[in-house]
Amino acid sequence: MSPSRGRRPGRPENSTGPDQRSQLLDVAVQQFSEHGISGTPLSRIAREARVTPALLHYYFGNKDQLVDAVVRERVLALMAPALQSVTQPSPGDGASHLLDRFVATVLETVSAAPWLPPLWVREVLTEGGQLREMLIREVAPRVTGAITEAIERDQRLGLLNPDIEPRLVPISVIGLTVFALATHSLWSRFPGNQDIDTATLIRHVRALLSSGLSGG
Amino acid sequence: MSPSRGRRPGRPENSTGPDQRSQLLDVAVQQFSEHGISGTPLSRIAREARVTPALLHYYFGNKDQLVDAVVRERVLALMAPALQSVTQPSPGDGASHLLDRFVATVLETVSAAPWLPPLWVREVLTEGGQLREMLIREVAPRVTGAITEAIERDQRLGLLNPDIEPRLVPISVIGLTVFALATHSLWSRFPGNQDIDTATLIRHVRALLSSGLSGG
DNA sequence: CTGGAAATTAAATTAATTGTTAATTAAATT
DNA sequence: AATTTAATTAACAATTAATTTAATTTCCAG
Repeated sequence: MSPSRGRRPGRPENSTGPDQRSQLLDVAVQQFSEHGISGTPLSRIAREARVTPALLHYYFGNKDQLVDAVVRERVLALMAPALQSVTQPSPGDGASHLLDRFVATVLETVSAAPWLPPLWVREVLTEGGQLREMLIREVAPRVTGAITEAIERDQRLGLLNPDIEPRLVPISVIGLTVFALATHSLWSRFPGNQDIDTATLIRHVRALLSSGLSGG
Repeated sequence: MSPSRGRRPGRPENSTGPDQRSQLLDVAVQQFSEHGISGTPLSRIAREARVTPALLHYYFGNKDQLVDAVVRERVLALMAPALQSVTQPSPGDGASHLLDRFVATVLETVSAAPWLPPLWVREVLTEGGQLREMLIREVAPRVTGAITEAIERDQRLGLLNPDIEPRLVPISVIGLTVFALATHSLWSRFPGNQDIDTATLIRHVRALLSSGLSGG
């Protein structure tokens, strides 16, 4: 429908701000995170960006290509550091250091971009999610491989709890981090929970992972 | 479209099986789990049940009332035991026993009804989920209250890791259990992961919660 | 046996949405 | 002045979904 009140057709006067295309990506990623990809009509993205749906076609061609652009230029770009944190060989340190680094990187990355976890949960982790195949291909193998192997190695050396299933560790870590942040908007509304911040979450997850509830 | 091949209008001959209404609820809950509530048209439920959409209106009135029936007669009914496992006062045992019981009950309940975790993730845990408010009202307060308090108590007694944030424990437990099972269809497809069963998952989660990776 | 109630389908209706395109307008650039 | 770029307006076309109505068949009570 009508974009920013009173805007008439025609090229606008030069603005100095960030370019339109990039702003549209920002709005799109936000909307995809809040309502899911298939739950976000172009018209809503357009409305939020104070623009018309036709402009989205002007910049991206069609919805699929918009999703593509969002994935490449926003999602994958953001996840690169977390990926590196496990794939870069860290000479000499064992599984627990590896995980510590991974957890910290993930939680920091994701705190800075609160739209990422909900998007992940909806579009990667739930059946029929539109980013599933893509991210399984590009992300999962490397991350799970590196973590699982490190755990197995330390377990053989008798350094780790033998009841831990190495192949479940990546899932557990995602559950404790991405999932926790994805549902932040839910549990932070419970009485007395408003003040839980990222630092607390990092400390909590690290403590739980390294020595569990009983503490070490 | 057309229900079971060649079925013509009219009341069918008496069948001895479970009643139609109940079967429709089963199909609905399954579909809601796979595709989400708003992603499931009545026509798909009808097709899967080899019936016409009109019959769903006959039994439930409209889609909202169908959702209501699913929640009351399937979802809440199933979760009752897990609720009891934390709310029933267990004389004398501390937080770790409480959690052990909760984890076991949740994992058992949910293994028997694999449709529950995906439904939860989609409709409770993600923003805009249709079961959010309902289940927040009915479930969350009691569960989180009981767990958080038990942890705080034991922490004051010096029995538990002080870096653990009591208010985050319920989230972490959900992340390690419900979430892990919700994504089962995802990670069980990775090479070498086919054989991870519920027993392994229970052992893993308990080990992680009680003493972390480093083991006790 | 008969007539009404129950269970079911077929078919139409209504209502909205949504991605997409075409035509048009106005500023910027050369 | 001519052309390209950035935007809007307006409408199409597909289709999708929930709901309603009428017809059909079987069951069951009297």
